[in-house]
Amino acid sequence: MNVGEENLLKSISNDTLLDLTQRYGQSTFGFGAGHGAGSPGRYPLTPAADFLSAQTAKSTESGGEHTSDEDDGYDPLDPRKRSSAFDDDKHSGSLAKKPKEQRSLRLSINARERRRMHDLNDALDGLRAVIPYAHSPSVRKLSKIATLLLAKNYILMQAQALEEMRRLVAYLNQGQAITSPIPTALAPFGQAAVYPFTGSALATCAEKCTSYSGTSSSIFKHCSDKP
DNA sequence: TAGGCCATCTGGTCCT
DNA sequence: AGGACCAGATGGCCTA
Repeated sequence: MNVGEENLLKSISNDTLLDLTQRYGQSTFGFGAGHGAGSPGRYPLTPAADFLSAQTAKSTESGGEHTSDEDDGYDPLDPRKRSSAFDDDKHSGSLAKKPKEQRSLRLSINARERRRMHDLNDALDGLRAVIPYAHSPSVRKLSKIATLLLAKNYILMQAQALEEMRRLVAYLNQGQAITSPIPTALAPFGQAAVYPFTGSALATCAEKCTSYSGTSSSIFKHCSDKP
């Protein structure tokens, strides 16, 4: 594990995530529907006809080389994708020297790989949509690594809550004292603790993020809504 | 401007 | 043989 990952893991420890989940509550679930297309970053909806024509010209001038991007739903409007997928200068040097057959094989492999990565990103978007974090236009999308680590900790936290629930049920059924103090056992199930932001979809990112001032989490550096 | 994050290309490996 | 998966390299965009 590298240093960065270690820091990230530290920054979103189980306790932090437990806290985070309690504070954000379930009302943030499903709120992620708006992110993705509308989120700042990867998939701008702005038409870029000028750019397209420019790129078409460019790809023609770089030896008429063209990736099979259109074939697989590749989105040339994405600044990042277009910049390298259309700009074959980076790699076409070696590719151009290869036989035509070999070149087309390479291009189809590239297209497949691109599609695979897009699928992976779609899955990550799906994951972002169901883990509790601030989904709002002012909040930058979680990075890939943050999404995975947050999801992992969220799963652990859910398992912990389930275990406490089981203990609570056993306690209620048997009328026996449970091992952990009741307030602790009950805390995860108290409405106030779980939903501190009534209608948390309306809570500002800053409101949520400042609730975690105890952590030096890089996870929350996405908040551009700081007070 | 440096660093973080990302998309893409590429060659290698493994699997069907 | 062809496809899936992976990791390294490269370069663009964005933010502190």
